[in-house]
Amino acid sequence: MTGHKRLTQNDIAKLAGVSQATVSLVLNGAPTALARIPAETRERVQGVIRTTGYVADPIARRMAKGLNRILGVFTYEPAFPSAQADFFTPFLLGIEEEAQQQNYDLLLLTSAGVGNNRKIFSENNRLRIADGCLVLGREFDRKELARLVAEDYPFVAIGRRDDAGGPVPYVGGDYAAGTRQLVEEAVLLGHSKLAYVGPEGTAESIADRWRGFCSALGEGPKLALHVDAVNRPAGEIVDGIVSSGATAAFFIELADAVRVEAAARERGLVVPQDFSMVVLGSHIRAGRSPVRFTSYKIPREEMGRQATAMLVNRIETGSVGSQILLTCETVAGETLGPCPLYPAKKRQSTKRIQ
Amino acid sequence: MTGHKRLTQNDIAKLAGVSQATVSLVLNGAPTALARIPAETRERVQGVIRTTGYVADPIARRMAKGLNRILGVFTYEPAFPSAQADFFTPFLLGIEEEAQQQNYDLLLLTSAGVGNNRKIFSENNRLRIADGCLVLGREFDRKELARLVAEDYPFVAIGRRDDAGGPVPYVGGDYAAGTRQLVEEAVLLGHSKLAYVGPEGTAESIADRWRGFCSALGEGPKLALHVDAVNRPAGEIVDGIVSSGATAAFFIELADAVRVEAAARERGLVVPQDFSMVVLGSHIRAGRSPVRFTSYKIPREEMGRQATAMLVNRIETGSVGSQILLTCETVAGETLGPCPLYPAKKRQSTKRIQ
DNA sequence: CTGTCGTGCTAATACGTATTAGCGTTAATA
DNA sequence: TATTAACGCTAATACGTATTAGCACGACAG
Repeated sequence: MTGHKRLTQNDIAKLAGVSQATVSLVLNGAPTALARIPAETRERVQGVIRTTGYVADPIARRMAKGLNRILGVFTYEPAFPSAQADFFTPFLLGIEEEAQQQNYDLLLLTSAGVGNNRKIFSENNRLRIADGCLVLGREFDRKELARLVAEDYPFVAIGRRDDAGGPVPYVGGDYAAGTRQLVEEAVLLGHSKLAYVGPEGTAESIADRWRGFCSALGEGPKLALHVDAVNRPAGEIVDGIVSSGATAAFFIELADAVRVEAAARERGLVVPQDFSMVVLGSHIRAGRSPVRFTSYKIPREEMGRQATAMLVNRIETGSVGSQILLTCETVAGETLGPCPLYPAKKRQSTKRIQ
Repeated sequence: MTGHKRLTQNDIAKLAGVSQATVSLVLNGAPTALARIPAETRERVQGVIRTTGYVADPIARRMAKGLNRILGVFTYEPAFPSAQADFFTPFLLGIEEEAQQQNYDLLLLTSAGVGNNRKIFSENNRLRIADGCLVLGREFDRKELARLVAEDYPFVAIGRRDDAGGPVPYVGGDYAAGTRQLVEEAVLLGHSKLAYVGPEGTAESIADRWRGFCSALGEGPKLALHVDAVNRPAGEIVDGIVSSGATAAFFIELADAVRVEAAARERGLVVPQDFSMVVLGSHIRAGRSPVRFTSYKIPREEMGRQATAMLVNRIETGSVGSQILLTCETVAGETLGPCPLYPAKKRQSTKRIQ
């Protein structure tokens, strides 16, 4: 019982001495229809609207038109808790920017689900309140995705997604190419025995990095070590790298890289003089670590912007959406250096001098 | 032309061999009404619902019921651009958390306005799509606020607000008390000549700090210097503090404090040995500065949470809302020390030794 | 004078759900 | 057997807007 009585077109109509239909036409009639309403009447109606401050109820509007200029944003994890915030915020920045430009509002689908177990298709599916939906999160529920595809619901995923009973429209980062690029740079610097530190996850983002890594391996360099850093003490990983003979280590998680670098330093090892480190992706919190890791930049804002644009396009033109991968540019950093064994002599001497 | 044909209660009804009304009743009929539908029928209907995956259209629902479990979030500035992100994110975290708990979704009103000139009451006022609205931003449009109050629209402001043709429901931080507390601590440490560095703005948040500052002045300590730091070179401010004889400077903006501290160090001055510095409020980016300033903590998340709870309460019970100020606890920091003149001798010697 | 066309508007309906009043049938009661 | 009560459901309507079809009226042509 909110108590505030809404003004309706009927009220306006009575005040202006016309019918509800006329009010509606004055507000958003097609030019052809508007032409049939004389300026005098139009002005009278608009005068009443102005003085009363009437605005159409978007809900009723949506009922009638089917669209309401609202974009849903579904995240599989809460968007703002600080742990996630740094992950989601850049996306949201891009999304908000583009949405504002296109004059859409954003509906954050937060209540859909219980605790960590969020569902798009929950009991009270609010998805339909929006004209379409952006879906983001590290890992998607394949079934839900498949259902969205099957229903032909207008949505766009942020981040590459495998087909789910049909192609999934997305805007993602080209992690495979980014990763490959970094591996190639390492190879150019003489590295031939590499380490890969990261989980085996089924998520596309993880798989893409691994794929990019492998594709760069080709005939030349070899994978000397492959560890899943989860629950592995950093020291152990350092030992693994050293004993495997790997001279460059690639990390999925910045956090692991930070731990490993610290452990290496504790053992008197210097990066990149003793071995190189590369982080596969940009991480906001990077600023917190004193070390500027070599990595690539994930264009999160741009992903948000383009995904939003694609979604709006889907909604307004009925297009089916497409698959877009944005390139992730290399961030030089200071943890990727020449292979300490290959053109080694000079290096080692300078190292001693320093 | 999105093309995907929605399932409606009518479809379900036909499939289950009942009427649309029955479907609706099965879904959300009052217990008394439900009692009149035999279990067999109910199960048949729910079976169809399950196999088809039908979910009610929230828009139509809202049409019929008047409420849609959506909370609007209106920000006077875009919420995510990095400059603002650190300001808004904590609020949004609290809001999202509470909204999720109460099973409401959030509608970010981003499109309401052009560029920086956002308006709640724009041409296509989307506000009404939500059951109620949270309003946040550093500075509010008084007229719009007054209109919200006058219309009895269910909203809650985040941050204290002056009356606007009636009391404004809000959850704010008690900046006045927080500021007063810090001034008193400074006085206990012997400071008697204070500097106040910050704008004179009309915004409540600014005014409250100034009020708290003044209230602590009372008979004892005196305001030796009052500068608006905007467009003032930091060095000039340092000079002002020194020449005014002030021994403790209070800053509205962290950014100013950072600049001033740097300028002071350049001149060979040490904080807090030579003069103390206090920042009136917590600032996320504080982590970026190497100096841990003495200040107080603004409980932004809690403000978001409580404001959301109050709003939900307003919506669901029709209550009128209230005014809540949350205490801002002091953050010790390392920039507030004893007055260098009062118990001075010892201090100065230690300073020379270092 | 009849027919056609243009003008200025309105009636009617659709959108999908919630909800109330009430209908037809059967079972229980007097 | 007649009356009532309970049961199991449905018809009808409201919500506020957009939109189409078309009415009534006057002007103008033939």
